[in-house]
Amino acid sequence: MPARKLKELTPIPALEEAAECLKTLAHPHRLRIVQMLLRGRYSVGELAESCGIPSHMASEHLRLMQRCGFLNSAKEGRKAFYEIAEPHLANIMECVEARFGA
Amino acid sequence: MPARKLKELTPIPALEEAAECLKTLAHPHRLRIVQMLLRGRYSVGELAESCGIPSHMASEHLRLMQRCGFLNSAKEGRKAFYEIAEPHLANIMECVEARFGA
DNA sequence: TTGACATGTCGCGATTGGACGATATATAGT
DNA sequence: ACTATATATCGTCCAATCGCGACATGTCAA
Repeated sequence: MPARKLKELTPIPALEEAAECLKTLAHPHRLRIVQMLLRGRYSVGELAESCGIPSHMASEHLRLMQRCGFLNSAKEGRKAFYEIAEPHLANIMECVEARFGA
Repeated sequence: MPARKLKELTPIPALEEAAECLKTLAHPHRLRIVQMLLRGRYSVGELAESCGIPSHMASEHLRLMQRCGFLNSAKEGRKAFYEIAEPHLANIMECVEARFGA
């Protein structure tokens, strides 16, 4: 075994964090929500309707994505609007759209 | 409801496929394996050792990633080498490394 | 204040994924 | 042929997650 050069590898604990974030993203409705928020401004109800789910479930998805730093929220009256907080999401969604259609 | 323009949205069934692929990637050892294969050529045993897992588990991870088109395999003698088959993985790993360290 | 609406939170079954041991297959060395 | 090595597959157990109903919070309008 000739002592292969293995520098520049992300340590496993950091990859565990990364895996958690990716797992959060790895859900069809959450992908749809991210895709919409990359294009415009939408309320929880609008996002839910586009996914075909009750709005309280969209709220939960949004909460998960906010927890790992993907989204920010802003309340206006009795509505709540979310926006993209992690700029790399645009890059990742480009990959998804390139492979699975836009 | 002012009939918002919602074209160019990836349909949910395609996003389900995409979510499955992302879920396959969303595992610390699989991220490590992809990171290594983006940098060089490694056998199952080398990948397993770098992850700190028994090689039969690395084999399973590799099988999962091959199943969704991320990897190709090539046998040489009694060893097996895998290589990246999906070019977008480089882009996604760049995002991961940018956020979680390289 | 009362009621309707928008969002958020909690807890429960049902399903899924992960780790692991045991076993199987295949190849190289002697 | 026999043994050790490298990789792959199978079945089981445990933990995490999903979808969902029920309920709670907060806000506007009359």
